[in-house]
Amino acid sequence: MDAIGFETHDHKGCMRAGLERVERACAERGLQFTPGRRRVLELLLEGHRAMGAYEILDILREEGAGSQPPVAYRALDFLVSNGFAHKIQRLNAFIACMHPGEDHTPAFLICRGCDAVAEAHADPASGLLGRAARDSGFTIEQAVIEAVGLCPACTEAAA
Amino acid sequence: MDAIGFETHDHKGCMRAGLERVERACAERGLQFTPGRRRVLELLLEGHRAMGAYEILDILREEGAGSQPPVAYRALDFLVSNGFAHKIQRLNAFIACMHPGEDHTPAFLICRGCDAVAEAHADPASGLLGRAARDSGFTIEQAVIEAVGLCPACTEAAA
DNA sequence: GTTGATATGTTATAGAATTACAATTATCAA
DNA sequence: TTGATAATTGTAATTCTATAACATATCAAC
Repeated sequence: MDAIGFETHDHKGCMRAGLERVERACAERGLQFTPGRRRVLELLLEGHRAMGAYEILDILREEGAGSQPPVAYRALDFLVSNGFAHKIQRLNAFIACMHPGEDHTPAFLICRGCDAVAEAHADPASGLLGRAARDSGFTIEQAVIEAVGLCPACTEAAA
Repeated sequence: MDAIGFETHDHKGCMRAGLERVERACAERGLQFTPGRRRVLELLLEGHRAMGAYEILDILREEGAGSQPPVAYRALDFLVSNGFAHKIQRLNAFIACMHPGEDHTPAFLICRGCDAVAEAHADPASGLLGRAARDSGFTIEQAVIEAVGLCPACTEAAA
C-alpha cells in the first residue's frame, strides 16, 4: 500500500479503507453518501485507475441503475467537490482520492505508456509558481498539477 | 510587457515580437509556418487570452478560410506541439506562448473571475512533486500546472 | 405530517475533439 | 526537371465529453 501508487499493494484493504474513510467523512459533515454515490466510488476504488464518466455510466447501466449521463456526472461531481475523488484533466477521467477528507493539493503522475496514475502531493504556494503569484498579486485558491511521463514498468519495457 | 501578464503592456510590440520569434524558430527547425498556422497564432496573440478552438474556427470561417473543426485543431496542434502555444486544460482553450522556442515548463495563473490567464514558470523536478517522482522511479517528461484563483483586479472588485 | 431542501430520472442539447478519406502542395533526390 | 515521397489542407461524418431543463421522488427539520 503505497501513496505513490506504481507498486503492488493490498488492493482489497485499500478499497475497504477508502470506503470507510469517506463514509466517516460524510457522517461528520452531514453529507448524504447515497447508494449511487457509494457505488461510483466503489467502481473508482476497484478500478484503481482513472475512469471516464461514460465508462462508469456503462457499468451502472449494466447493473440496471440509471443510464443517462447525469447519473454518472452527478455522483462524480459529489465525489470531486467533496475531495473524495479527483478529475484528471489530461485524461478526462476520474480517480478515487488516496487521502479523502484530508485537505491537500493533489499532484498526479500520469504514465503515457499505460495510463496509470499515481497521486502525490504538491505545494503550489512554494517554488516558482508561488513566487510568481505573490509577485503579481494573484491569489491561488486551487491548483491542478499533472505530470506526464513514464512509470517504472513502462520505462523498463521501453528499454 | 510583463511575463506575469495581469498588467497593461505594449500589445502591438508583443504581437510582432511573438510572430517574429516563431518565424525564426520555424526557419531554424525546418518547420512550415504556413499561412493558416500563422493566422491562428496571430489570433491568439491578438486576443492575448485563452481562446477556444471553435472560437478561432468561427473567425477563420468568417475570413473565408476552411470551416471545419480540423482546420482549427490542426493549426493549434502544430503550435502546441512545437511550443508556440499552450492548451489550458481547465478552459478547453489555447493561448499563445510568451516564450516561444525556449525550453520551459509553463505554469498558468487562471482568474476564475475574468478568465484572464498569465503564464509563469515552474520546475516540476523540484519540490514535493519532483521528490515523489524520484522516489517512485517515475520519469517526468512534461507537466501541466494550472492554478485557479483571483487576479488583482477581480480581488479588488470582489471586495 | 408539512414543508423546504436535496437527490434522482429522463429527454434533449451543447460543446470539444477525432476519424477517415480525398485533394493539394511542398521537399528532395535522381 | 521530373518523379516519388512526405506534409499539409479540405470536407463530411462521427465520437466523446458535459450540461441544461424539467419532472419526480426522497430526506430532514420543524
